Amino acid sequence: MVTLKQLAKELNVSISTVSKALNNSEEIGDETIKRVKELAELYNYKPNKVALSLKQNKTNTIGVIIPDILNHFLSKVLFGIEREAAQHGYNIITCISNESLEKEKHSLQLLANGSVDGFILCVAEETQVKNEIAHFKKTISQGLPIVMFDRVAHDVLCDKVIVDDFDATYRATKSLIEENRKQIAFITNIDELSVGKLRERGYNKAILESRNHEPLVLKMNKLKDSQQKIKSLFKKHKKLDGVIAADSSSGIIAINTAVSFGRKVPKDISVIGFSSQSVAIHSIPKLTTIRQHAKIIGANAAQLLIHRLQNMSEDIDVKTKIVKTSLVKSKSTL
Amino acid sequence: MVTLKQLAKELNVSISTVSKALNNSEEIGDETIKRVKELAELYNYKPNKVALSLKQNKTNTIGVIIPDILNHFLSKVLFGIEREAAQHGYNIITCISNESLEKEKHSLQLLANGSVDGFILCVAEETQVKNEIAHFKKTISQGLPIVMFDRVAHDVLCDKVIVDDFDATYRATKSLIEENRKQIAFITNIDELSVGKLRERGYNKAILESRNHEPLVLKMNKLKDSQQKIKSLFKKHKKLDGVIAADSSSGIIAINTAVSFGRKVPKDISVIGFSSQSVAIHSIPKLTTIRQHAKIIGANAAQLLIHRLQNMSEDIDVKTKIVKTSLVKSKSTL
DNA sequence: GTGAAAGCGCTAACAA
DNA sequence: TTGTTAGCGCTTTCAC
Repeated sequence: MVTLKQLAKELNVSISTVSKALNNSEEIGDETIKRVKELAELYNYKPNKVALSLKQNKTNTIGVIIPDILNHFLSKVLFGIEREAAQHGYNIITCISNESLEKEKHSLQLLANGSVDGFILCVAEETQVKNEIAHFKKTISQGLPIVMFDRVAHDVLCDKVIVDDFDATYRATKSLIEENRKQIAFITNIDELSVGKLRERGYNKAILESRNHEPLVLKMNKLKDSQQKIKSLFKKHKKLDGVIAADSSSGIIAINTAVSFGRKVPKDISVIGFSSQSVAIHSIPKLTTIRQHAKIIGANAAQLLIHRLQNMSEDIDVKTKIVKTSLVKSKSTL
Repeated sequence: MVTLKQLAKELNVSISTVSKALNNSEEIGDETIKRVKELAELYNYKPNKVALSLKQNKTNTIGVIIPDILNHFLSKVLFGIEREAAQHGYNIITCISNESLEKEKHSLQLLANGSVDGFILCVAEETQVKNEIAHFKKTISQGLPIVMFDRVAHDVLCDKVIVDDFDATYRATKSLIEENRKQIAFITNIDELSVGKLRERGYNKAILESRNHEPLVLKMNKLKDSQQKIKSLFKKHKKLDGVIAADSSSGIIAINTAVSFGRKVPKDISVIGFSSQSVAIHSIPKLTTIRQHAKIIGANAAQLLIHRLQNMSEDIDVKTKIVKTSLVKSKSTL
């Protein structure tokens, strides 16, 4: 890489002259500016990012820590973050916590050494279960702002972007009740997560209000045996005519299971799930979905963080932004 | 963040003494080392990464440029890269090219200013179509090594990690022929990509060798109307009894379509696709898949790059690593 | 055993 | 208009 030094030497001027010329300083003569810029162009000079970071004490880099990059929702949020960040001239360093508290702590520590200006993160499952928040507080007290999204630690004072999980399932369940469905199940493989719990409660509320039946909840442990568990559910509850799925796969599997049992969707049974379009087409008929607008969540998180970074002097109040879900009707509901 | 300077001041020693003490230099007395380390511990001192990078002229950071993070295969590779990199003390900066040549160039340029030590990337679709390689060569000539994976530019001299795409579909098609399937279609929504073409050729070869029928290829434009196109295919070719899918969604959709037409899978028709387990369960019966071992691809790419970075003085020959696919039989084939 | 000083690449206050 | 200098945080050579 070419440096100012080399340019200066070749042009027989001082380093600072070159620096100023490239930054269009008023101080430097037009002729000099021209000469400098031409040579810089020729050598494809780019200011060294590391030196700039050291000098200006900021990296224009955001640390992103997510629990699982294979989760479609999370990678979509990441997409939103990346795009928004890039538009503002920020890079993102990504770490994957693998739902582990240890890894989350470690990543946070590792990047809090000047590598990034702040963090955007989604709390790991283990962290939520153990309700650990010390590492977040420590990072913030070191002057590195954090923005949490989706799964958040409520007791940490920082910007947050969340989804209206409770309302989402409440409304979705209601809509099935209005379709005159009489036995609606809630199936989930994320019951350990804060958002999973919220979704379950929204469902519960709607069911209890309907007075049709007791809540019927199926909890599965991750993907492995979802197909089997869902099959059993259908066998056991022959009159099941509605399903609300809390995650992105279960709804698809529920439809396919129903179809394979010869039941008509949506004539005999309606299904609603939390998926995005690209997954929703994996069932026939296509799944009616609760869209979380993952990209928007990511973009919002990035905006919040960048805004805070660019106004570090002022003492801005922490904000919590709620990105509302929307129920996108497709062919798995009436 | 605490700096050496502050520690030095508090301890009434020089900066260099502190630095040496923390690095367990022989020069420094045991007593001093102890004092220094205790204070460093107390203040949670961490060497500033940016300053280190500037000094040592390396960042321990890898730039990763992928075309699409919502693609499950690519995000899985990213996962593999991240894990391997983290194990070797490297961070990754992720950029998403969105299949655009411009964005790819831009990201490459942007990070080639000292932000990263090298790149791991998967060539964008537009880049492949236009067959542009100048930006890759330029980057490499600037001293930043590149490792390409999956979709590679053959004319660029660099390390590569690829999949045995041709063989994979050749063998998969063969296996259907051995099941005595008489009319096997190839469906793809990635026919513009180098890997898509290779997969098609593998299928073609097997079909032509069988002398059963002419190759029957369905090309779709991305996800939007896959369901529709596949439906039409089934309607038009009533005797279709085998499907090879080149991407991760089409196989799932093919099964669901067949089932919805009342055809038995795998009794009447066999389907094989390029998916991973988490997607394969989206169909009933579960899809028989060609596994690409995405995580291993990522890990290999990271290894190749890190090895090169740590031996920059030596002139290592470029390597191309082939990660073999495996055919994982499930319930959609006999 | 400890410290002073140079230098990584850059910017900016100050001097000329 | 241009150059000198200091300094961002760190390591390391060379003096003491």
